[in-house]
Order: sequence, then C-alpha cells, then structure tokens
Amino acid sequence: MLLFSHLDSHKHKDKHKDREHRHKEHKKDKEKDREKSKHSNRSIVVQVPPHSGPSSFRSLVIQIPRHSSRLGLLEIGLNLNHSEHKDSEKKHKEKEKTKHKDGSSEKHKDKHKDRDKEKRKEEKVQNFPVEKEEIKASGDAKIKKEKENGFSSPPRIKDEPEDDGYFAPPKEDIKPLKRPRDEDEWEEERYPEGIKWKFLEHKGPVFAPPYEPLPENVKFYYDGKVMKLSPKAEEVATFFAKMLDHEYTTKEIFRKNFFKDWRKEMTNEEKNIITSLSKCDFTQMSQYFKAQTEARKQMSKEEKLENEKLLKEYGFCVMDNHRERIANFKIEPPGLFRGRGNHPKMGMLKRRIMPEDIIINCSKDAKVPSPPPGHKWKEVRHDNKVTWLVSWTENIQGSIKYIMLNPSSRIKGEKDWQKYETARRLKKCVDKIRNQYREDWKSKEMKVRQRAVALYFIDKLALRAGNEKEEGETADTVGCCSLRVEHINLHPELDGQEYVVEFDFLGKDSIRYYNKVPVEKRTGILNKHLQDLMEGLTAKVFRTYNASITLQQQLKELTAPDENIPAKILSYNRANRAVAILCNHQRAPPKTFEKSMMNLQSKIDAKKEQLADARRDLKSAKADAKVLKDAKTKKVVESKKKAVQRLEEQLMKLEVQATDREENKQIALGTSKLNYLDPRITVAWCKKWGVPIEKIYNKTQREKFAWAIDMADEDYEF
DNA sequence: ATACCGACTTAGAATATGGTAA
DNA sequence: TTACCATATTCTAAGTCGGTAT
Repeated sequence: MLLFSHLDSHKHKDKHKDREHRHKEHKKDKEKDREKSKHSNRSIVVQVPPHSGPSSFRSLVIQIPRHSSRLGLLEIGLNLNHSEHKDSEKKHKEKEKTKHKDGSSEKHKDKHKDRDKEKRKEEKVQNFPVEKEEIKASGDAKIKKEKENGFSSPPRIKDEPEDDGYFAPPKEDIKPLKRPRDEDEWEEERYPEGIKWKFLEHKGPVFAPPYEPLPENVKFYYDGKVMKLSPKAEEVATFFAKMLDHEYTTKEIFRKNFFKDWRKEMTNEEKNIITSLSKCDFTQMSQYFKAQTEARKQMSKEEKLENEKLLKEYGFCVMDNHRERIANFKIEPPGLFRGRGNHPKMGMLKRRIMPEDIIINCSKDAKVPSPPPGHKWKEVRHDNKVTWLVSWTENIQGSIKYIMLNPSSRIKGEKDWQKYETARRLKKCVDKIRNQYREDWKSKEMKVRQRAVALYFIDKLALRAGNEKEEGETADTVGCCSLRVEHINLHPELDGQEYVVEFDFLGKDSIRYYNKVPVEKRTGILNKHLQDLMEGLTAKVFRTYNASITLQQQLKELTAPDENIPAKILSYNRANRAVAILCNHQRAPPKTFEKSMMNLQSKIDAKKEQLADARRDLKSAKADAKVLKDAKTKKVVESKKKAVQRLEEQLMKLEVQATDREENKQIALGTSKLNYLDPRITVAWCKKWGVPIEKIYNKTQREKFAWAIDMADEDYEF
C-alpha cells in the first residue's frame, strides 16, 4: 500500500514541481511492482473477501463489495438497528461494574467458570510491576532520605535492567484473556484514578553545550569578501553550514525560513550587508565541521567515557521504588528545524532552551534538582497525574516537549501491555464489528454510512484515524478521516475487476472524481462510536490488532518445522515484513544498498567456490579410501565430509541473508516490531521453535519487552 | 459543539558503535 | 591498525486521543 508515501504533496499549486514529484513517485511504484512480482502471493489489486481483515498488503487499489455503487459506497439502502447490539454491550458493562464493586466478596461466592482464571490473573497483575516485598517497602519511601547517590530515595531501589525478576509474572497459565477492566481495577488499587506515581525524583535535564565561537582561521564570505560575524549570527550560520550537504539547503522554503530567522540574530550592520543568502559562502565552516567530526571519531574513547558519566548522573530517576532509565534526558540542542515532507516551517531556527524555559516535575518529598548556577527553573510542579519529569515549550509549533522514561521502565511497560490486551479484546468482538459496519453501509443516515466506510478502511487497510490539522502549520498530510476528494478514485471497472476504489494521494494518472468522499469528517464521532462498540476501542487499536494477528497468522503459515534456525529467522522476518507492509512502514532504500548486496553476492560466490573445492577434495579422498582402505584415509574422508557440510551450511546462511536483505530493501521492520506486534507472540514462537530470543530482539528490545519475555510460554495465543 | 491543548505513542532519519575484512 | 559496514541507538518530528476552554 502506497497510501502514505503520497501524502506529502497533493497541493497542486506548482505544476512543474508537482510533476517532478509524481515522476519520482511513479518510479517508486514501478520498483515496488517489480518487487511485488517476486512474491506472487501479493497482488496490486485486492479483492475484499466478505468477512475478513487485511488480506493483501501491497495494494494501491482495493475492490469494494458488489452492492456498493460507483456514486458512493454510501448509496446503499436499508435500515439498520444497533439497539440490540448496544443493549447487550451495555448489560455486559453493567455486569462488569457490579462484579468489580464487590470484588472481594465475590471471590468467595463466585461460581463462574472463569473464577480461577480471574484469581490467577489478579495475582499476576499484582506481580507485574513490583515484587511483593517492594510493595511493602514503598511505605518507608518518604522517610528515608539523602542517600549516597544524592537521591533522597526510598530503600530497596532495584537496578532494573539486569534484574529479570522485575516484572515477575507468573509462570503458569497466561492464556486467559484479561479484560483491561482487570488492569484498571488493579491500577485503581495501587493508584486511584489517573495517579501515575507516588514518589518521583530526578536530577533534571542536561542542557546542550554552550556555543563555541569558530577559530579565527575559519572564514565566512559574503559576496566574495571575508566577513567576521557577531557571535549570535555566527552560531546560526553554523547551523546552516552543518547542513550544507543536505538536500534541505537547496529548498526554497528552507532557505527562506532560515534567512528570515537568521537575520533576526544579526546586528544592524550585518543586516545591512547580508541581504541575500545566495551570496553567502559557508564552505569553510562546513569543512571545519567535517574535520571536527573526524577528529571526534578519533577520540571516541574519551567521548564514550564522558557520555557514560553523564548517563550515570542524569540518565536515571527514581519512580516509586525503582531506579528507572530516562529516555531523553538531554535537552534538544538549538538548530534548524527539519520538518518532514513539504513542511512550511522547514529551516526555521529552533532556539536554545534555557533553564528558565524548563518545568520540573517531581514529588513533593523529593529533592528538587538544582538549575545550573545563575539560573532558575521556570516552574517546579508536583503533578503525579502525568508521567513526565521535565517539559518545555518548543518555538516552532509551540508544542510541549517532554522528558519521559525509557521503554524498559515499569510505567511504559505496563502501558504497552495494556495496549496489547485491548487489541486482544478487539479480537473477541471484531467479527461482530465487521458485520455491523457492513450493515451500516446500508443505513439511510449519511453519517452512519460515512462512519462505516471510514471504519472499514481503518480495519481493512490499517489506515490511521486522520485527525484534523491546522493548515499551513504543518505539511499537508491526511489519514482516513481527513482524506479529500482528490485522494480517491472510484472505478466501476478497472483492469478486469469491478467496483474498484483507487487511493492515490498524488492522483497522478487518475481522473478526479468530483463527489463527496465517503469518509467521516470528525474523528471524535468515530472514536465515540468505537467506544460504544467496545470499551477502550479507538481507531488505532485496529492497527495494533491487525498487526499482531497478522504476525501470528503469518508465523503459523510460514514456519516450516524442519528448517534450520537461519531459515526460521527468515520466516520470522517475512511475517514481520507482512505486517510492515500492512502498516506501510517504508524506508528510503539504504544509500549503500546496491553495494552491500554486491558484497554479499561476492561472499556467496566465494563460498560456492570453496564448496566446490571441498567437494572435489572429498571425492578424491573417497577414491583414495577405496584403494587404501586404511583407518587414516577413512578419517580423512570423514573430516572432508564435515568440511563440505559446514560450507554448505555457511552458504545457505549467506543465501538466506541475501534473500532477507533484498526483500527488505525499502521496508522498515523496526516500527512494527517496537510498536504493533504483541511481543508475547514472538516470545512464544521463539520458545516453540527453539530460536534464541536474541536472534529476534536486540538488547534494547529485550529490555523493553522484558515483561513479555517473562510472561509468555510457547502456547501463548494473541 | 467545536477548537484547542496536553500527554502520550509512533516514526524514519541521523548518528554512534563495534565487529570484521583488508 | 584502519577502513568499512551492518546494526544499534539516538533523536525529535508527527501522529492519536481525550479533556478542557470557548
């Protein structure tokens, strides 16, 4: 699906440029087609089976069901009655509630068959974040203060990452699906309504190093003449110089925005002289920085040491009873804004963040971090309804930036877990929802029909919700609910198929269809509807659900029991790839792709040659053995055989690697792996087939998914 | 209602790292 | 030992979504 690669430019103001862009896109498409043809199981035009989720992933074109007409997916008659469904849902919810209210007594009287499961679940849930003794310890948290590490922190802080007991889940049955209700309930036990922590202490952010003026010998030229810039103007100039090799600096908008902001930093004299960016010569600066980068590489050892020190000092905080890794404790340095796509603000100056911009968040009983000497914080607050430690307002969009915890932290892990549990609940009712939205296509109410079509796209194509965004503030991009007429084409018949909807955000070769587009305008309404269908259901849950279920399906389908580990890993990657394609996680083909493929190929060739040699040796050894028949020659034969085997294996490994890399040329696996695939599916698969988890998850990923690694056994079902 | 904003997740590019070939 | 490359990590932009102000 190319939907997202087209999002950048559908404003057709500049015709020439646009054509250029389209051309590029087209080329991309062709490349994709080529790749597609390698995998015959994927087709360009997708048919929608009556009751299914995503079936094919590379589709640009989707066939819509027979009963929809060209004049709108919406012109579908009939009435629809939700009430039955809604009522039953409501009843269900009610039941849940009462269950929870008197939960304690219920344990004794409940004859429900799920009872034991429920109980186990509860235990598990309590175990998840902290071990029992730690829970007990939390009571003294506030009393003990001023520890040697400078934190006035509670006792028994766990150094989490190495500690595999951290998430201490039960080893027993994990199959019963938890309803998030349970998690909420448990959350409520520990943290009533929205409370995220009780104790939070940290050292504050690390600021960007101050600007160091350029050495005298590095010159800036204006209109061919040397010019010494004032420190402020010089600093901003260096931001541009550092990007000189980048395509950005050739873009009109980028240059215009940069120049405007740069001039603001100039002295009056400078402003008078420097009136045109094209007369500026930054090449010496640029070269100087390149040399600096080189030099820094040489002393990377000292640099590393320094970084480690910084990490140790500022990279951790204490949240409740745990010492937790902080994700981004360094404040973003000043520079030029690099928006993605056709961003109207690219090139603008991202100003330096000062302590006076910073809001510190920590608990009242924590030691407040001290601002750098001579400075003070904008504010210190104690808001335990949020998870961030530090925030500031950025000057490009005026949005707030945060310092938060690492994915390995308890607070992030729990949330992640919860996310997949919600997706699993969707699994239980997805058929019902699919039937309903198909019914809703026939509704006489336009809004209902629109909503149903939007939902269908979200489910079928894993589209994002598509919130409204401020025009002119960001690049013009769309999602499901913000699709515009120019992004869609309906064909009663195309390439031999009937009723085809063509999504083409660039609209290159398509004819415009000037009619109302069958999509919901306001996502709020959509999400409200989803909430009625299932508690906690929002548009993005479909992405999570469809991604995870696809991984599970694909793994089942692709894993051949007898194949060796490298082949299994290829199968895993292919399953992962199916998901990445579904979610449209693309990447620019690596700059060195061709070369690296060639390298690999020559390795393969070399290996083949070795193998041929080894086989020849084996043959002659066998011949010798036939004649001589002594123990020594037999041994030789054996060792030659082994050598051949070893080489065969190595060759196979290389070939698998080549296939994998080729298939992965413009697909990014990381995003789905990190954000959409229930890690327990992967853990279970690894256990089932004896694939070491390290082959699939690197260190960081293992840390992030520690909860799942502990939790899932080989029978886990999403 | 709608607009707006705050908090949080998701995302690909840029950069650093560390192992291996030369 | 260095150059090179693949992979891991960092960086921060750009989404989603729900709550609150208008």
